[in-house]
Amino acid sequence: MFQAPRGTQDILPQEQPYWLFIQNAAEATARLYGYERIDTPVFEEAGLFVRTVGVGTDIVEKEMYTFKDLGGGQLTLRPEGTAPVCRAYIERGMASLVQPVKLFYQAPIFRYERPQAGRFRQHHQFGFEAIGEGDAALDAELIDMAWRFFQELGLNKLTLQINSIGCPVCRPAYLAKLKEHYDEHREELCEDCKIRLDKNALRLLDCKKTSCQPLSELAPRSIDFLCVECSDHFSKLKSNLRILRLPFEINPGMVRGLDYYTKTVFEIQPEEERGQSTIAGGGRYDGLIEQLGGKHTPGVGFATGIERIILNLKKQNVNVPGLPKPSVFVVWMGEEAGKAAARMVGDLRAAGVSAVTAFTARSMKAQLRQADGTGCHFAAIIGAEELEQGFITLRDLRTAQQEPVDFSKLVDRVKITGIETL
RNA sequence: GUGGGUGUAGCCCAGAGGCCUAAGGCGUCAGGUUGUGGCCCUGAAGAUCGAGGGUUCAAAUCCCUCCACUCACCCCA
Repeated sequence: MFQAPRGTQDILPQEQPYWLFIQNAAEATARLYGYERIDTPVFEEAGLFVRTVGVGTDIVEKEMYTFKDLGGGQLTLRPEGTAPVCRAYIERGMASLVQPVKLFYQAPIFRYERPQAGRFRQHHQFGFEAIGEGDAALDAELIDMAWRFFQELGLNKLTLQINSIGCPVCRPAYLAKLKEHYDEHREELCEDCKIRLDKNALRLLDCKKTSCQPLSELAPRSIDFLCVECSDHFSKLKSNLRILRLPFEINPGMVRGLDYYTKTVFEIQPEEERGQSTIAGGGRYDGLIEQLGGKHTPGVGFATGIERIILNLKKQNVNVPGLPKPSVFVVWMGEEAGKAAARMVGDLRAAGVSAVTAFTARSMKAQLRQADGTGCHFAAIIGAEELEQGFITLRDLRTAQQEPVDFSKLVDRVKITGIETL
Protein backbone atom coordinates (compact mmCIF):
# COMPACT_ATOMS: atom_id res chain seq x y z
CA MET A 1 0.00 0.00 0.00
CA PHE A 2 1.20 3.45 -0.86
CA GLN A 3 0.92 6.16 1.71
CA ALA A 4 1.22 9.89 1.31
CA PRO A 5 4.76 10.95 2.17
CA ARG A 6 5.40 11.78 5.77
CA GLY A 7 4.22 15.20 6.79
CA THR A 8 1.96 15.64 3.77
CA GLN A 9 -1.77 15.35 3.62
CA ASP A 10 -4.68 15.01 1.24
CA ILE A 11 -7.09 17.87 1.41
CA LEU A 12 -10.38 16.00 1.22
CA PRO A 13 -13.69 17.39 -0.03
CA GLN A 14 -14.92 17.90 3.51
CA GLU A 15 -11.95 20.18 4.20
CA GLN A 16 -12.32 22.24 1.06
CA PRO A 17 -14.85 24.71 2.48
CA TYR A 18 -12.16 25.91 4.88
CA TRP A 19 -9.69 26.39 2.08
CA LEU A 20 -12.08 28.25 -0.13
CA PHE A 21 -13.20 30.41 2.76
CA ILE A 22 -9.62 31.39 3.53
CA GLN A 23 -8.69 31.90 -0.10
CA ASN A 24 -11.66 34.17 -0.63
CA ALA A 25 -10.86 36.19 2.48
CA ALA A 26 -7.20 36.51 1.51
CA GLU A 27 -7.96 37.65 -1.99
CA ALA A 28 -10.59 40.10 -0.83
CA THR A 29 -8.22 41.54 1.74
CA ALA A 30 -5.41 41.77 -0.77
CA ARG A 31 -7.63 43.64 -3.18
CA LEU A 32 -8.69 45.99 -0.41
CA TYR A 33 -5.08 47.07 0.02
CA GLY A 34 -4.12 47.06 -3.62
CA TYR A 35 -2.17 43.82 -3.80
CA GLU A 36 -2.05 41.75 -6.97
CA ARG A 37 -1.51 38.05 -7.27
CA ILE A 38 1.77 36.51 -8.35
CA ASP A 39 2.67 32.85 -8.72
CA THR A 40 6.26 31.74 -8.79
CA PRO A 41 7.63 28.26 -9.54
CA VAL A 42 7.45 25.53 -6.93
CA PHE A 43 11.21 25.08 -7.21
CA GLU A 44 14.06 27.50 -7.63
CA GLU A 45 17.81 27.37 -7.83
CA ALA A 46 19.06 26.26 -4.44
CA GLY A 47 21.36 29.25 -4.21
CA LEU A 48 18.45 31.66 -4.07
CA PHE A 49 17.47 30.36 -0.66
CA VAL A 50 20.93 29.64 0.65
CA ARG A 51 21.98 33.20 -0.03
CA THR A 52 18.91 34.97 1.33
CA VAL A 53 17.55 32.82 4.12
CA GLY A 54 21.03 32.40 5.54
CA VAL A 55 23.63 29.69 5.80
CA GLY A 56 23.32 29.32 9.55
CA THR A 57 19.55 28.94 9.65
CA ASP A 58 17.74 25.68 10.30
CA ILE A 59 15.87 26.02 7.05
CA VAL A 60 19.00 26.03 4.95
CA GLU A 61 21.04 23.80 7.17
CA LYS A 62 18.71 20.84 7.45
CA GLU A 63 15.23 21.44 6.09
CA MET A 64 15.50 22.05 2.37
CA TYR A 65 14.33 19.59 -0.26
CA THR A 66 17.22 20.05 -2.67
CA PHE A 67 17.76 17.83 -5.68
CA LYS A 68 19.74 17.75 -8.84
CA ASP A 69 17.68 17.70 -12.02
CA LEU A 70 18.69 15.98 -15.21
CA GLY A 71 20.49 19.08 -16.39
CA GLY A 72 22.67 18.96 -13.33
CA GLY A 73 21.34 22.08 -11.63
CA GLN A 74 20.76 22.19 -7.87
CA LEU A 75 17.09 22.93 -7.32
CA THR A 76 15.15 23.42 -4.11
CA LEU A 77 11.46 23.03 -3.38
CA ARG A 78 10.41 26.46 -2.12
CA PRO A 79 10.97 26.57 1.67
CA GLU A 80 9.65 30.15 1.96
CA GLY A 81 7.94 32.65 -0.26
CA THR A 82 9.74 35.99 -0.05
CA ALA A 83 12.98 35.26 -1.89
CA PRO A 84 11.25 33.92 -5.05
CA VAL A 85 9.04 37.00 -5.22
CA CYS A 86 12.08 39.25 -4.89
CA ARG A 87 13.81 37.24 -7.58
CA ALA A 88 10.81 37.79 -9.84
CA TYR A 89 10.75 41.50 -8.97
CA ILE A 90 14.30 41.87 -10.22
CA GLU A 91 14.09 39.47 -13.13
CA ARG A 92 10.84 40.88 -14.50
CA GLY A 93 11.87 44.49 -14.19
CA MET A 94 9.25 45.45 -11.64
CA ALA A 95 11.49 48.27 -10.49
CA SER A 96 10.09 50.19 -13.44
CA LEU A 97 6.52 49.87 -12.21
CA VAL A 98 4.87 52.34 -9.88
CA GLN A 99 6.35 51.73 -6.43
CA PRO A 100 5.72 50.10 -4.10
CA VAL A 101 4.82 46.94 -5.98
CA LYS A 102 2.32 45.04 -3.88
CA LEU A 103 2.09 41.31 -4.48
CA PHE A 104 0.42 38.35 -2.84
CA TYR A 105 0.59 34.64 -3.44
CA GLN A 106 -0.70 31.30 -2.28
CA ALA A 107 2.01 28.68 -2.38
CA PRO A 108 2.91 25.26 -1.08
CA ILE A 109 5.98 25.43 1.16
CA PHE A 110 8.34 22.52 1.73
CA ARG A 111 10.53 21.93 4.74
CA TYR A 112 11.97 18.65 5.95
CA GLU A 113 10.77 18.70 9.56
CA ARG A 114 9.33 16.29 12.12
CA PRO A 115 5.59 16.67 11.68
CA GLN A 116 3.34 17.51 14.60
CA ALA A 117 0.23 19.54 15.30
CA GLY A 118 0.29 22.50 12.93
CA ARG A 119 3.59 21.51 11.36
CA PHE A 120 4.05 19.67 8.09
CA ARG A 121 6.62 18.93 5.47
CA GLN A 122 4.37 20.43 2.89
CA HIS A 123 2.20 23.26 4.08
CA HIS A 124 0.58 26.23 2.39
CA GLN A 125 1.05 29.91 2.93
CA PHE A 126 -0.56 33.09 1.85
CA GLY A 127 2.17 35.67 1.52
CA PHE A 128 2.04 39.42 0.97
CA GLU A 129 5.04 41.45 -0.15
CA ALA A 130 5.30 45.21 -0.74
CA ILE A 131 8.51 46.13 -2.48
CA GLY A 132 9.98 49.53 -3.23
CA GLU A 133 8.99 51.66 -0.26
CA GLY A 134 10.93 52.01 2.97
CA ASP A 135 8.61 54.14 5.04
CA ALA A 136 7.23 52.71 8.28
CA ALA A 137 3.77 53.75 7.19
CA LEU A 138 3.89 50.82 4.81
CA ASP A 139 4.92 48.45 7.61
CA ALA A 140 1.93 49.65 9.58
CA GLU A 141 -0.40 49.25 6.63
CA LEU A 142 0.87 45.73 6.05
CA ILE A 143 0.33 44.76 9.67
CA ASP A 144 -3.10 46.35 9.54
CA MET A 145 -3.88 44.22 6.50
CA ALA A 146 -2.78 41.06 8.31
CA TRP A 147 -4.95 41.98 11.25
CA ARG A 148 -7.95 42.75 9.09
CA PHE A 149 -7.51 39.45 7.31
CA PHE A 150 -7.93 37.55 10.57
CA GLN A 151 -10.88 39.71 11.56
CA GLU A 152 -12.42 38.88 8.21
CA LEU A 153 -11.98 35.20 8.99
CA GLY A 154 -13.66 35.60 12.35
CA LEU A 155 -10.62 34.65 14.40
CA ASN A 156 -10.61 36.23 17.82
CA LYS A 157 -8.20 36.47 20.70
CA LEU A 158 -5.09 37.13 18.71
CA THR A 159 -2.00 38.95 19.83
CA LEU A 160 0.27 41.12 17.73
CA GLN A 161 3.89 41.30 18.71
CA ILE A 162 6.41 43.63 17.12
CA ASN A 163 10.10 44.30 17.47
CA SER A 164 12.88 46.02 15.61
CA ILE A 165 16.11 44.20 14.99
CA GLY A 166 17.97 47.12 13.40
CA CYS A 167 19.92 47.28 10.21
CA PRO A 168 23.48 46.67 9.01
CA VAL A 169 24.44 50.06 10.47
CA CYS A 170 23.36 49.49 14.03
CA ARG A 171 23.19 45.74 14.37
CA PRO A 172 26.90 44.96 14.59
CA ALA A 173 27.30 47.06 17.72
CA TYR A 174 24.24 45.43 19.22
CA LEU A 175 25.39 41.95 18.37
CA ALA A 176 28.73 42.66 19.99
CA LYS A 177 26.98 43.73 23.19
CA LEU A 178 24.73 40.71 23.05
CA LYS A 179 27.62 38.32 22.66
CA GLU A 180 29.46 40.04 25.45
CA HIS A 181 26.49 39.57 27.73
CA TYR A 182 26.06 35.90 26.97
CA ASP A 183 29.77 35.25 26.97
CA GLU A 184 29.92 36.33 30.59
CA HIS A 185 27.41 33.62 31.39
CA ARG A 186 28.58 31.03 28.92
CA GLU A 187 28.58 28.28 31.51
CA GLU A 188 24.92 28.79 32.34
CA LEU A 189 23.76 28.42 28.75
CA CYS A 190 22.18 25.26 27.38
CA GLU A 191 24.16 23.28 24.85
CA ASP A 192 22.19 24.60 21.90
CA CYS A 193 22.74 28.16 22.96
CA LYS A 194 26.48 27.72 23.25
CA ILE A 195 26.49 26.85 19.59
CA ARG A 196 24.14 29.71 18.76
CA LEU A 197 26.47 32.14 20.50
CA ASP A 198 29.01 31.71 17.75
CA LYS A 199 26.70 31.17 14.84
CA ASN A 200 23.68 33.38 15.31
CA ALA A 201 23.62 35.28 18.57
CA LEU A 202 20.20 36.79 17.92
CA ARG A 203 18.66 33.37 18.28
CA LEU A 204 19.77 33.16 21.89
CA LEU A 205 17.05 35.61 22.78
CA ASP A 206 14.13 33.33 22.10
CA CYS A 207 15.47 30.17 23.67
CA LYS A 208 12.60 28.72 25.69
CA LYS A 209 14.77 26.71 28.08
CA THR A 210 14.11 27.76 31.64
CA SER A 211 17.83 27.88 32.30
CA CYS A 212 18.40 30.41 29.54
CA GLN A 213 15.39 32.61 30.11
CA PRO A 214 16.74 34.64 33.04
CA LEU A 215 19.76 35.47 30.94
CA SER A 216 17.61 36.56 28.06
CA GLU A 217 15.60 38.86 30.28
CA LEU A 218 18.78 40.60 31.34
CA ALA A 219 20.17 40.66 27.82
CA PRO A 220 20.62 43.96 26.00
CA ARG A 221 17.66 44.73 23.77
CA SER A 222 18.02 45.53 20.11
CA ILE A 223 15.57 48.43 20.38
CA ASP A 224 18.02 50.15 22.76
CA PHE A 225 20.77 50.07 20.18
CA LEU A 226 18.95 51.27 17.08
CA CYS A 227 20.60 53.89 14.90
CA VAL A 228 18.70 57.11 14.34
CA GLU A 229 17.13 55.88 11.14
CA CYS A 230 15.94 52.60 12.61
CA SER A 231 14.81 54.28 15.77
CA ASP A 232 12.74 56.83 13.86
CA HIS A 233 11.35 54.05 11.75
CA PHE A 234 10.29 52.07 14.81
CA SER A 235 8.73 55.17 16.40
CA LYS A 236 6.70 55.88 13.31
CA LEU A 237 5.60 52.28 13.14
CA LYS A 238 4.34 52.36 16.70
CA SER A 239 2.65 55.68 16.20
CA ASN A 240 0.94 54.51 13.02
CA LEU A 241 -0.21 51.30 14.67
CA ARG A 242 -1.78 53.38 17.40
CA ILE A 243 -3.51 55.55 14.82
CA LEU A 244 -4.87 52.38 13.25
CA ARG A 245 -5.93 51.18 16.72
CA LEU A 246 -4.01 47.94 16.53
CA PRO A 247 -3.32 46.44 19.95
CA PHE A 248 0.37 45.57 19.68
CA GLU A 249 2.93 44.45 22.22
CA ILE A 250 6.62 45.04 21.92
CA ASN A 251 8.52 41.81 22.33
CA PRO A 252 12.23 42.59 22.53
CA GLY A 253 13.01 38.89 22.48
CA MET A 254 11.34 38.21 19.17
CA VAL A 255 13.70 37.40 16.36
CA ARG A 256 12.86 35.59 13.20
CA GLY A 257 14.37 32.50 11.70
CA LEU A 258 15.46 34.03 8.43
CA ASP A 259 18.54 36.21 8.08
CA TYR A 260 17.22 38.81 5.68
CA TYR A 261 15.05 40.75 8.11
CA THR A 262 15.88 44.34 9.00
CA LYS A 263 14.12 46.84 11.23
CA THR A 264 10.53 45.68 11.70
CA VAL A 265 9.67 42.11 12.59
CA PHE A 266 6.26 40.95 13.79
CA GLU A 267 4.17 37.90 14.59
CA ILE A 268 0.52 37.22 15.16
CA GLN A 269 -0.52 34.32 17.32
CA PRO A 270 -3.54 33.07 19.23
CA GLU A 271 -3.72 34.06 22.88
CA GLU A 272 -2.86 31.42 25.44
CA GLU A 273 -0.97 29.43 22.88
CA ARG A 274 2.67 28.62 22.70
CA GLY A 275 4.99 26.53 20.61
CA GLN A 276 4.24 26.23 16.92
CA SER A 277 1.11 28.32 17.05
CA THR A 278 2.23 31.41 15.17
CA ILE A 279 -0.27 32.00 12.41
CA ALA A 280 1.47 34.90 10.73
CA GLY A 281 4.96 36.28 10.73
CA GLY A 282 6.93 38.75 8.72
CA GLY A 283 8.96 41.89 8.65
CA ARG A 284 11.06 44.26 6.62
CA TYR A 285 13.87 43.12 4.36
CA ASP A 286 15.56 46.22 3.05
CA GLY A 287 18.74 44.46 1.98
CA LEU A 288 17.26 41.47 0.23
CA ILE A 289 16.82 42.78 -3.30
CA GLU A 290 20.31 44.21 -3.31
CA GLN A 291 21.68 40.95 -2.02
CA LEU A 292 20.11 39.23 -5.00
CA GLY A 293 21.86 41.58 -7.38
CA GLY A 294 19.18 44.24 -7.77
CA LYS A 295 19.41 47.91 -6.93
CA HIS A 296 18.99 48.79 -3.29
CA THR A 297 15.24 48.38 -2.82
CA PRO A 298 13.41 48.20 0.50
CA GLY A 299 10.64 45.68 1.04
CA VAL A 300 8.30 44.40 3.71
CA GLY A 301 6.01 41.39 3.87
CA PHE A 302 4.47 38.60 5.87
CA ALA A 303 3.21 35.08 5.41
CA THR A 304 0.45 33.13 7.06
CA GLY A 305 0.03 29.37 7.32
CA ILE A 306 -3.25 28.13 5.96
CA GLU A 307 -3.23 24.83 7.89
CA ARG A 308 -2.70 26.72 11.14
CA ILE A 309 -5.51 29.10 10.33
CA ILE A 310 -7.82 26.13 9.78
CA LEU A 311 -6.67 24.65 13.09
CA ASN A 312 -7.70 27.87 14.81
CA LEU A 313 -10.95 28.23 12.90
CA LYS A 314 -11.90 24.79 14.20
CA LYS A 315 -10.68 25.51 17.70
CA GLN A 316 -12.76 28.67 17.81
CA ASN A 317 -15.75 26.98 16.17
CA VAL A 318 -15.93 29.49 13.36
CA ASN A 319 -18.67 28.64 10.91
CA VAL A 320 -17.47 28.49 7.35
CA PRO A 321 -19.89 28.51 4.44
CA GLY A 322 -20.50 25.15 2.80
CA LEU A 323 -19.95 24.38 -0.85
CA PRO A 324 -22.86 24.06 -3.26
CA LYS A 325 -24.33 20.63 -3.89
CA PRO A 326 -25.97 19.57 -7.15
CA SER A 327 -29.48 20.94 -7.53
CA VAL A 328 -31.29 18.17 -9.31
CA PHE A 329 -31.06 14.40 -9.30
CA VAL A 330 -32.85 12.88 -12.26
CA VAL A 331 -34.43 9.58 -11.26
CA TRP A 332 -35.44 7.27 -14.07
CA MET A 333 -37.24 3.95 -14.34
CA GLY A 334 -36.91 1.91 -17.52
CA GLU A 335 -34.66 2.05 -20.54
CA GLU A 336 -36.61 4.66 -22.50
CA ALA A 337 -36.92 6.93 -19.50
CA GLY A 338 -33.18 6.53 -19.06
CA LYS A 339 -32.58 8.07 -22.45
CA ALA A 340 -34.91 10.94 -21.66
CA ALA A 341 -33.13 11.40 -18.36
CA ALA A 342 -29.76 11.66 -20.06
CA ARG A 343 -31.11 14.35 -22.35
CA MET A 344 -32.70 16.16 -19.43
CA VAL A 345 -29.51 16.20 -17.40
CA GLY A 346 -27.75 17.65 -20.41
CA ASP A 347 -30.36 20.38 -20.81
CA LEU A 348 -30.16 21.29 -17.16
CA ARG A 349 -26.40 21.58 -17.25
CA ALA A 350 -26.51 23.60 -20.45
CA ALA A 351 -28.78 26.01 -18.61
CA GLY A 352 -26.31 26.24 -15.74
CA VAL A 353 -28.23 24.03 -13.32
CA SER A 354 -26.05 21.39 -11.70
CA ALA A 355 -27.63 18.01 -12.24
CA VAL A 356 -26.70 14.36 -11.73
CA THR A 357 -28.36 11.04 -12.45
CA ALA A 358 -27.97 7.29 -12.05
CA PHE A 359 -25.68 5.52 -14.49
CA THR A 360 -27.33 2.11 -14.32
CA ALA A 361 -30.90 0.97 -13.84
CA ARG A 362 -31.43 0.96 -10.08
CA SER A 363 -34.55 0.79 -7.98
CA MET A 364 -36.31 4.06 -7.34
CA LYS A 365 -35.56 3.65 -3.69
CA ALA A 366 -31.88 3.34 -4.44
CA GLN A 367 -31.90 6.36 -6.70
CA LEU A 368 -33.72 8.49 -4.16
CA ARG A 369 -31.28 7.42 -1.50
CA GLN A 370 -28.50 8.46 -3.79
CA ALA A 371 -30.23 11.77 -4.46
CA ASP A 372 -30.50 12.31 -0.74
CA GLY A 373 -26.88 11.41 -0.22
CA THR A 374 -25.61 13.77 -2.87
CA GLY A 375 -27.46 16.60 -1.17
CA CYS A 376 -29.64 17.50 -4.15
CA HIS A 377 -32.54 19.84 -3.58
CA PHE A 378 -34.78 18.18 -6.15
CA ALA A 379 -35.42 14.76 -7.54
CA ALA A 380 -36.84 14.90 -11.07
CA ILE A 381 -38.58 11.59 -11.53
CA ILE A 382 -39.26 10.15 -14.94
CA GLY A 383 -40.93 6.78 -15.54
CA ALA A 384 -43.30 5.25 -18.04
CA GLU A 385 -46.22 7.54 -17.26
CA GLU A 386 -44.18 10.75 -17.35
CA LEU A 387 -42.48 9.69 -20.55
CA GLU A 388 -45.77 9.04 -22.22
CA GLN A 389 -47.34 12.33 -21.22
CA GLY A 390 -44.28 14.53 -21.44
CA PHE A 391 -43.85 15.67 -17.85
CA ILE A 392 -41.61 14.88 -14.91
CA THR A 393 -42.54 14.50 -11.28
CA LEU A 394 -40.52 17.07 -9.42
CA ARG A 395 -39.96 16.16 -5.80
CA ASP A 396 -38.57 18.67 -3.35
CA LEU A 397 -36.33 16.53 -1.18
CA ARG A 398 -36.57 18.83 1.82
CA THR A 399 -40.32 19.21 2.00
CA ALA A 400 -41.27 15.97 0.20
CA GLN A 401 -43.73 18.00 -1.90
CA GLN A 402 -44.26 16.72 -5.42
CA GLU A 403 -45.63 18.37 -8.50
CA PRO A 404 -45.84 17.51 -12.18
CA VAL A 405 -43.75 19.78 -14.39
CA ASP A 406 -43.73 19.84 -18.17
CA PHE A 407 -40.48 18.70 -19.77
CA SER A 408 -40.17 22.11 -21.38
CA LYS A 409 -40.63 23.95 -18.09
CA LEU A 410 -38.28 21.97 -15.89
CA VAL A 411 -35.25 24.20 -16.34
CA ASP A 412 -37.18 27.36 -15.51
CA ARG A 413 -38.92 25.74 -12.59
CA VAL A 414 -35.73 24.66 -10.81
CA LYS A 415 -33.89 27.82 -11.80
CA ILE A 416 -36.44 30.00 -10.05
CA THR A 417 -35.83 28.14 -6.85
CA GLY A 418 -32.15 28.83 -7.26
CA ILE A 419 -29.10 26.73 -6.80
CA GLU A 420 -29.02 25.46 -3.30
CA THR A 421 -26.04 25.60 -1.03
CA LEU A 422 -25.63 23.57 2.09
C1' G B 1 17.85 15.05 15.24
C1' U B 2 15.86 13.72 20.68
C1' G B 3 11.91 11.87 23.93
C1' G B 4 6.60 10.02 25.13
C1' G B 5 1.96 7.77 23.23
C1' U B 6 -0.67 4.81 19.54
C1' G B 7 -1.35 1.15 15.37
C1' U B 8 -7.74 -4.37 14.81
C1' A B 9 -12.66 -3.28 7.92
C1' G B 10 -13.50 3.50 4.58
C1' C B 11 -14.37 5.77 9.92
C1' C B 12 -15.04 4.97 15.57
C1' C B 13 -13.70 0.95 18.32
C1' A B 14 -14.41 -4.39 21.60
C1' G B 15 -10.93 -7.89 22.46
C1' A B 16 -5.57 -8.51 27.98
C1' G B 17 -2.25 -16.14 25.32
C1' G B 18 -6.73 -21.07 23.73
C1' C B 19 -14.44 -20.44 23.75
C1' C B 20 -11.47 -15.32 17.57
C1' U B 21 -13.90 -19.25 11.94
C1' A B 22 -12.04 -11.47 15.44
C1' A B 23 -17.59 -8.64 18.18
C1' G B 24 -20.33 -3.95 17.82
C1' G B 25 -21.58 1.04 15.91
C1' C B 26 -21.24 4.55 11.67
C1' G B 27 -20.85 4.43 6.49
C1' U B 28 -21.61 1.52 1.74
C1' C B 29 -24.77 -1.90 -1.08
C1' A B 30 -29.35 -4.68 -1.31
C1' G B 31 -34.24 -5.99 0.48
C1' G B 32 -38.75 -4.89 3.53
C1' U B 33 -42.90 -0.94 -1.21
C1' U B 34 -45.72 -3.46 -8.06
C1' G B 35 -42.59 3.97 -8.98
C1' U B 36 -40.70 7.37 -3.77
C1' G B 37 -35.12 9.36 0.16
C1' G B 38 -34.29 10.93 5.29
C1' C B 39 -36.77 7.16 10.67
C1' C B 40 -37.30 1.84 11.56
C1' C B 41 -36.37 -3.49 10.46
C1' U B 42 -33.60 -7.49 7.76
C1' G B 43 -29.47 -9.06 5.07
C1' A B 44 -24.73 -8.64 2.38
C1' A B 45 -19.96 -7.06 1.18
C1' G B 46 -15.74 -5.34 3.73
C1' A B 47 -9.95 -7.24 8.39
C1' U B 48 -3.39 -11.29 5.45
C1' C B 49 -5.47 -7.77 13.58
C1' G B 50 0.81 -1.83 10.64
C1' A B 51 5.26 -5.14 8.61
C1' G B 52 8.90 -8.82 9.65
C1' G B 53 11.03 -12.10 13.08
C1' G B 54 10.86 -14.75 17.84
C1' U B 55 8.67 -17.38 22.41
C1' U B 56 4.70 -21.20 22.92
C1' C B 57 1.26 -27.27 21.81
C1' A B 58 -1.45 -22.45 20.85
C1' A B 59 -0.32 -15.18 19.59
C1' A B 60 -4.68 -9.65 17.69
C1' U B 61 -3.08 -10.70 22.83
C1' C B 62 3.99 -11.88 25.28
C1' C B 63 9.25 -10.33 23.36
C1' C B 64 12.52 -7.98 19.54
C1' U B 65 13.29 -5.06 15.07
C1' C B 66 11.38 -1.95 11.51
C1' C B 67 7.52 1.28 9.55
C1' A B 68 3.66 4.70 10.07
C1' C B 69 0.67 8.01 12.79
C1' U B 70 0.53 11.28 16.93
C1' C B 71 2.22 14.67 20.95
C1' A B 72 6.32 17.41 22.84
C1' C B 73 11.45 19.50 22.34
C1' C B 74 14.03 22.12 18.41
C1' C B 75 12.51 25.40 14.64
C1' C B 76 8.84 27.77 12.02
C1' A B 77 3.44 29.39 8.94
